[in-house]
Amino acid sequence: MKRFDKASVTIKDVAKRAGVAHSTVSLVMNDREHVSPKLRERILKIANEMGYMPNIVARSLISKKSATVGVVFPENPHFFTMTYFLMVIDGIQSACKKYDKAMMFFSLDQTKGESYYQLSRKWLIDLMIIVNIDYTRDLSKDIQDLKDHGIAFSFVTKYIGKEKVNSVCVDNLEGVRLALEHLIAQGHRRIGFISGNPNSADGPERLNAFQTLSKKMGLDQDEGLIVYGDFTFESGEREVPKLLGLKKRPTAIFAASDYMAIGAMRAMKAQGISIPKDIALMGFDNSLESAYVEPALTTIRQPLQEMGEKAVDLAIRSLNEENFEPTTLIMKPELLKRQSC
Amino acid sequence: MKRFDKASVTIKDVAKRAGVAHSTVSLVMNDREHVSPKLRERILKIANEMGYMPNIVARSLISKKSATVGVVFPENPHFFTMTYFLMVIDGIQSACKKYDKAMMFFSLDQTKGESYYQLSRKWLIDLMIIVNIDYTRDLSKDIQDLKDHGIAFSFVTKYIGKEKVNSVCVDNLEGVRLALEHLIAQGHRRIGFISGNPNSADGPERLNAFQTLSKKMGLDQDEGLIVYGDFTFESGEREVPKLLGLKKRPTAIFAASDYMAIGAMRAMKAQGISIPKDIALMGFDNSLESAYVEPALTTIRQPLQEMGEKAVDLAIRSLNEENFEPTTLIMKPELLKRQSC
DNA sequence: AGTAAGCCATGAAACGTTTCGATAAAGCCA
DNA sequence: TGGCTTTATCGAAACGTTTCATGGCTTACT
Repeated sequence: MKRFDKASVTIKDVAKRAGVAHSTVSLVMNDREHVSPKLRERILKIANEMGYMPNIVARSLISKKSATVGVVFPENPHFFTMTYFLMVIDGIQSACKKYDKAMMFFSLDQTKGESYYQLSRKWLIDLMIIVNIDYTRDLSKDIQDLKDHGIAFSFVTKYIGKEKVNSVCVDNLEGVRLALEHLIAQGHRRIGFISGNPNSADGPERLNAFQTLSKKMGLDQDEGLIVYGDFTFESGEREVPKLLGLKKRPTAIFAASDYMAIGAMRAMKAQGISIPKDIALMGFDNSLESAYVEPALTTIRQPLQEMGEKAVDLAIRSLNEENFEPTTLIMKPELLKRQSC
Repeated sequence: MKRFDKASVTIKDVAKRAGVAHSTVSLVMNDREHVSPKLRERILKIANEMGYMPNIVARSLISKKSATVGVVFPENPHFFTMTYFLMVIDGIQSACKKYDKAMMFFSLDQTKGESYYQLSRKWLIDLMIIVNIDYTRDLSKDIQDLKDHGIAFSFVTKYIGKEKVNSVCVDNLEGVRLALEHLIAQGHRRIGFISGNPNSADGPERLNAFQTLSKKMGLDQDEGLIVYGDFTFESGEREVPKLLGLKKRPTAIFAASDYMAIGAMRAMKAQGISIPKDIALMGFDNSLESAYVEPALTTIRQPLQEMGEKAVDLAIRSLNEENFEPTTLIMKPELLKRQSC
């Protein structure tokens, strides 16, 4: 097996060439005081000439601090093709750039018994963003471990356990309100709802919001108006026929995710139903695809990129500020009026 | 600034508890020979009890080999929302999992004068996947550096310099052929072409293929039938009016990327042109969005996920096999018939 | 001129591993 | 049983950094 062969230039090489101790070079490279300006200048010049680059791995070994943000995502073979996550990651990526950190991706293989903390230790990561949508597994122990060892972390999408942790989520009640108000303004009183993954944080919250608000706003109350999906395209396609088959059909359908809405759209088109003429359709998320479907999907925008960014911000703050209290950031959603309503 | 506070268990802790030298524990953890079965067993048990996890950073410091695949992508603020790249990354991710490597993302800030090699050194990365679509900058020096230092790397999307390097690309000539044959079979003889980014590898290659084949296949030859975009949505939207404004309009339009095709689609719809009735439209790539637009876009599929995977495979092989010759893999594209033709 | 106070620069120790030469123990053969 | 080989374990050195206590040299003040 090959190795790096041409020796690479280290701090010692620079020191030797400059005729100083390597610790001095270190001080210079880290912009610390107690080095005379002229010497600093000279060392900088030499380092530059020799193409010196600090070895971040060695650095983090000793400082026990990495320059890496670990992004842990659910174990989904095609995670990267789900644009919902992508937009979050896009935000994380911007933040990493801002803080001059590198980004490392992990899908936790829990079958191997790896815990979040072990992961952080293995890679000397002191900053973790946990992108989670499934709380089937209890994370209390993981969270305790992370806290005990001073690893900073934030959840993207609300953490639903009772511990106080950093998390960034969207105001689902407000989102559902925006959606329903829009539909009501267009005269709809009978609205079907396709609910999301019951093991997620957002799924039950949106369902709950729908139930509460639809009562409060005087919409038709009817068990059959709620069907249960899991946020995926397929579940939307699968569940919408139940709504269409009701004796009294809803005049509008609100899906708790864009993917489900798009799935529903396909199923409805297949039945020759015209959107929005026959039935209005509304999504939630503003996934990339929602703008491209026909008719373009009216939806509730979550500021996903911003959420990713803020998650990093929170984690950084809890690492740097001595008494930072774990914070939950609830972002405001926004109604995107397009053609499907 | 906080640090990891609860001491984490190291190889030495395990050694002490087991009453052996830490080097022995190291042998056990790495499954090396020369340790008696019973001792090995005992150490393994203790390590497990104590929750020992190797510190990969320390490991790579000494072995000078990282367990990380560095993915370098173009400096694009919203890289992660471009599904084209995403699918490639999805493939890389699968491969990483296969080889038990972590994935690290970089967008090279060349303004800071960072070179690919320096990047690899900084992070002790010995495996790099370069996802590149813009050869405005000459990469010869970078490549030489990487080679000199024994860093393995592959390009995704052809490398257009003269050095022999690992690269994975698609057979553009074949892709264009498939597209044109399909259009011709439907009776089209006057086909407009929206070309892609001239600084990429694929852009000129597809243009060239179009020019050659359209002549060979007896299509209308007319300067005005070719317009020049840069692969983006906006450029498609911007350029297609030039085709529509020709005295003799094309009956079909072939865009060198799906994004451009979708942009063109929007512009055409705005003019009340019906697709495919008035004009047929064809894309290239099979981006995620192409299946969702209306009408769904007929396109040439590049096996992007597979390409990402193969890129990692190649890099791994050139790291492990003593005399591995840099290889270019040319993947077969595929015609996806949908509704736009 | 003598001394206290800064400032610069240094060398050694440490971080958690792997590697390698040395040593001790065990096994083998005659 | 003596000598030789093999195997099991150990200890020290190394990887490229940062950190920190130490001390020499200036400078400034009395």
